Amino acid sequence: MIAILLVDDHAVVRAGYRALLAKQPDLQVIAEAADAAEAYRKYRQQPADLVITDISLPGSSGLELVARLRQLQVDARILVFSMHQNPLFAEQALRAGALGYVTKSSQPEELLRAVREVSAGRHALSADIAQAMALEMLGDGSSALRSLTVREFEILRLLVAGHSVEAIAANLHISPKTVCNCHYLIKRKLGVGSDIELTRLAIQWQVLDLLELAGG
Amino acid sequence: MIAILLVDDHAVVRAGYRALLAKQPDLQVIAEAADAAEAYRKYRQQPADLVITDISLPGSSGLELVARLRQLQVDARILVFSMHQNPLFAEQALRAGALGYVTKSSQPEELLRAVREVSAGRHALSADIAQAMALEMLGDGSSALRSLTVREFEILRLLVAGHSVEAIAANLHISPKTVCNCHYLIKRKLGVGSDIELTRLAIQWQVLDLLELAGG
DNA sequence: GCATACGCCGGGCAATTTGCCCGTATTCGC
DNA sequence: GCGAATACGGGCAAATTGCCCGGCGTATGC
Repeated sequence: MIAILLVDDHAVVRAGYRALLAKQPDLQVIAEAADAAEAYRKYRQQPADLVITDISLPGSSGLELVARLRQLQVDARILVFSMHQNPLFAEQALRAGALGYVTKSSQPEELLRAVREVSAGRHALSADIAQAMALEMLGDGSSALRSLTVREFEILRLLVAGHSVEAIAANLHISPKTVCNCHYLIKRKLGVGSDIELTRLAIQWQVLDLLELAGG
Repeated sequence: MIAILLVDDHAVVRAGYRALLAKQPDLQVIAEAADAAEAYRKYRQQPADLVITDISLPGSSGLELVARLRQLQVDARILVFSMHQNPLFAEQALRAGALGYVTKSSQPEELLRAVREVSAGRHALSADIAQAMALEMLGDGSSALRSLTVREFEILRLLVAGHSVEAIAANLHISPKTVCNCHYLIKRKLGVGSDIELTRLAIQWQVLDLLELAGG
């Protein structure tokens, strides 16, 4: 019998999990929480074998919850169940110590499979995420970013921050032409054809900054 | 007795609705659908009094579903139940003909209240969305975005999605020059000087999410 | 029914920017 | 000292942009 702690801020979604898991004889939802703090409390009251958590929670994120639980040397296996198909999220979750990552687009069977895999101590990724991560590994992805020199990275940052070529040149005390050339080299190294793609790539790679941007 | 058609692509979430709605004596879920096409079919088989739908569906979006149902002079009231707190989504949904918009962060009671309000033919917004829309009205926030015409918005979406001017022209069957002009007008209306700022603005306003759903 | 406005479409043209080449200067490891 | 890598920037043709224009079709208002 696998004891499960459910963490998700949407009550309706929790109801969905419960309805799904309740049908399985070997699974039992022993507690629920709507945020990370409540999750800690519930876990201390009654440790679970498996914690299923969303990433986006009010207050501190699900990733922090994962890291905290791991840090506390907790025995529970952790499965992240998120709506984000972005492989970077999955990577972050796994690095933080989760064993599995399943998107909400997955079929219920896929979730159940992941639940059992993870409680057995094995990794589990939903098919879409596994594929996305694999492709990311292939595509020169973040390695391309690493191919940028320090200067190029600096200029990329300033560009994406919205500064004009002239402003950057003035700021760095170099010729606008140099900035322009650098801009061109960056785009070539990263394999993008337009500033728009460049911006999206840069934002995507700096997930933290992305949240800052998106937040306000 | 209110007959309800549930539309959401996440089986687990549907299970949640069902569990919640089943407890109410005056509500009855008579059918479910995982995408817009299935929703049409189910509706034709058995018309419902109320359609509850998510916005992000595979294939054509929930917004299109709403618009289509309205266009068909269907009697059903429509309630959109989405995870997006972005007031622009709510605005689009209401413009498309939905009577209510409730976020998934809402308490179940709030959803139930909205269900009853909407089936009575009245509008219903969850508190967070109503507040967000009100604030948006005040701050000039995305009012600039609203000043874009439909065509401009479409082109903005395609641009930010990473398509080239030529590709967009081919896609829309118009001259590259028109796309270029439109691009220029968009930047002027939004008050940005570069594609980079444009992209960041669009991402911040979740333009992509907004119509990623709608189209492509 | 008419006038006005507005959105869509695209031509035109100058000015700017880009794409891509090149050479030089400086640093760093060996 | 030497090779390699990097920072810097000139040059030039080609492409793009910025900004104007007018022609249509269709709402909107009187």
